Amino acid sequence: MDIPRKDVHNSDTPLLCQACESRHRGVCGALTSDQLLRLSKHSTRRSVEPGTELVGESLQAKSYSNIISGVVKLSKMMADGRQQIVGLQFAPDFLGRPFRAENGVSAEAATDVKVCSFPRNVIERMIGEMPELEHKLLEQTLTELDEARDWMLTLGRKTAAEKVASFLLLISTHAFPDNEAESVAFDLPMSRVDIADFLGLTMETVSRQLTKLRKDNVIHIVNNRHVSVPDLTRLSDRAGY
Amino acid sequence: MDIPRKDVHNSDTPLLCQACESRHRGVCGALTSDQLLRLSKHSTRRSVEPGTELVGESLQAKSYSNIISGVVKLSKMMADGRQQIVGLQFAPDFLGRPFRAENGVSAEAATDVKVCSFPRNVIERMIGEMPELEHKLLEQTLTELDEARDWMLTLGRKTAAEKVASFLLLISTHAFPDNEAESVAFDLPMSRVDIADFLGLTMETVSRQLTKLRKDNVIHIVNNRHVSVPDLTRLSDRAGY
DNA sequence: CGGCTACTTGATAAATCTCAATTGTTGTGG
DNA sequence: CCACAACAATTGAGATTTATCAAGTAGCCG
Repeated sequence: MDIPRKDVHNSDTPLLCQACESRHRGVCGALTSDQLLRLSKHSTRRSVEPGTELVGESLQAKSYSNIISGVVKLSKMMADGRQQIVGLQFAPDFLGRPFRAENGVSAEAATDVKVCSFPRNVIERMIGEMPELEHKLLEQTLTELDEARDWMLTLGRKTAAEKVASFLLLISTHAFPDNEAESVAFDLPMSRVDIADFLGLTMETVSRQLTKLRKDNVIHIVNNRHVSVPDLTRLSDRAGY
Repeated sequence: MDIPRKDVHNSDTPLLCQACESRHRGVCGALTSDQLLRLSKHSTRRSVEPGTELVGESLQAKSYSNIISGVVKLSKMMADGRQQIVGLQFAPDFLGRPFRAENGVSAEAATDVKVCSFPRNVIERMIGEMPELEHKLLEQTLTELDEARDWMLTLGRKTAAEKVASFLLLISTHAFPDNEAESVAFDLPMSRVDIADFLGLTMETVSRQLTKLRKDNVIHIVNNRHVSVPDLTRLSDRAGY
C-alpha cells in the first residue's frame, strides 16, 4: 500500500511499524511511538500459507498477533469430526485470547496471511499499564460478539439459500469495508467445504445454492473462486434482510 | 428482600449495595466503597415480570443494569418474524452494550428478574476513570463471546437430540455454577417456544426430543417446567460431548 | 496431456417442519 | 373444591428441506 514517508518528527517510530499497513488501525492505533518501540523489539512478522494453524496446540499459547493481511478462520470441532467455523477474522483484527486459555477454538489461515506476533507476557504487561490498549481490545471483542450473534441468527433460523447469500454478503462487506457501490467482485477466501462448515450445511447444499444464485443472475462465478455481484441489493434480499 | 444490615466497618458502603447479592460479583466487585457510593446515588433497583423488555426501544438506551437474580434472554428477530435467542444472561451479568448502540439485540426477562440500573452517562464516565471496571467488562465480554461460539457449534452442527440435551446441560450448569454432584434439579426458565428459538428448532421438535430423553430416563419432568437430571454424565453424552 | 483435487449434479434417504388434533396445566369464578 | 376457559405442551401424519451416497465434470499443476 502506502510507502512509508520519512518523517523526522516520528523518527523514533520503529521501521517495522512505519511500514505496517495496520499501524493506525487495530490495537496498534492505541500506541505512542515509545510504546510501539517497546513492543516492536519483541515482534516478529511472518507470512503463512493457507491451512497453517495459527492458534491451536502448536505455536500459539505464548503469542498474540495482529493480522496484517489475509483471512483467518476460527473453528471448533466435535469429537467425531464435525466442524463449525465460528468466525472469520480480517486485517487488522487482533488474534488471541487475553487472560485466558483458548476455549477450544483453533485459528487457521484461510488465505495467504501476514501476521505480526508478540510474546504473550509482553502484551499482557502492556495491557496492564495502558488502559487505552485494553479499551481497544474491549471494542474489538464487542464487535466480534455482535458478529457472532448475527451469525447465530443465520445458523439457527435461515434457510440454506439465505445462508449462502448471507455468506457472500459477509465477504462482500468485509473485503471492501467502505464500498458504497452497488456491485462488487472478489475471490472467495475459502473452499466449498469451509463455506459449508461456516454455514452449518454440507458442501453439496452450498454448491446447489450457489448454482441457483448463478442461474438467477444474482452472482457470476468464474474459476470456482472468483465471484462478482452486480447488484448487492438483490443479494441482500436473498439473504433475508 | 433482605433488610440491609448495619455494618460499622463498612458504614460507607451504600446500604443498597450492602444488601446486594451481587455486591462482590460482576462489575461491582471492581469498585471500592467510595465508588459504590457514587454509583449508588444514581442506581435504582426494580423487579420485573417475565416478558418485560429490558433493552429494546423503550427504557434501555439510557441505562445499564446488573442482573441481581433471574434469567434474561437476548434475541434477534427477522423481518418476517423468525426469531433466534442469541444468549441467556444470569446474575451477576452486566446488561447493556457500552460505547455502542445496540446491534438489533433485544433483552427480555425470561423469569422474574431483579436488576440494579444506572444511567448510561454515569457508567461511561466511571469506565473512563477506572481501568479496573473496564477490565471486568472485557472479562465478561470475552466470556460471552466464548459462550456465543460454543452455541454456534450447537446451532450449526448438532442434531435436534443433541441440541435439546445441550440446552438442558447449559441450564444445569448455570443454575448451579459450582455444582459438583452428578445429579441436579431445576425449573426451566423458559417455554418450549423459547427453547426452540434458542436451539433453532420448532416447538414440536423440542417437545419430541424431551419426550425421548424422558422415556430413556435421562431426565424427569413434572408440570412441564420442573426437570431433574439423575446423571449429568448421561445427559452430557446425549449432548455430543 | 494426465492425474489430482475441487466442485457439481442426480437419486434417494433421513431429519425436521408443518398442520391438525389431543392432552395437560393453570388460573378463575361459582 | 370443582368446572371451565385459556393457554401450553404433546402426539401423529404427511410435506419439505437438507443430508447422504454415487457419478460425473471442470480447473489446476506437473
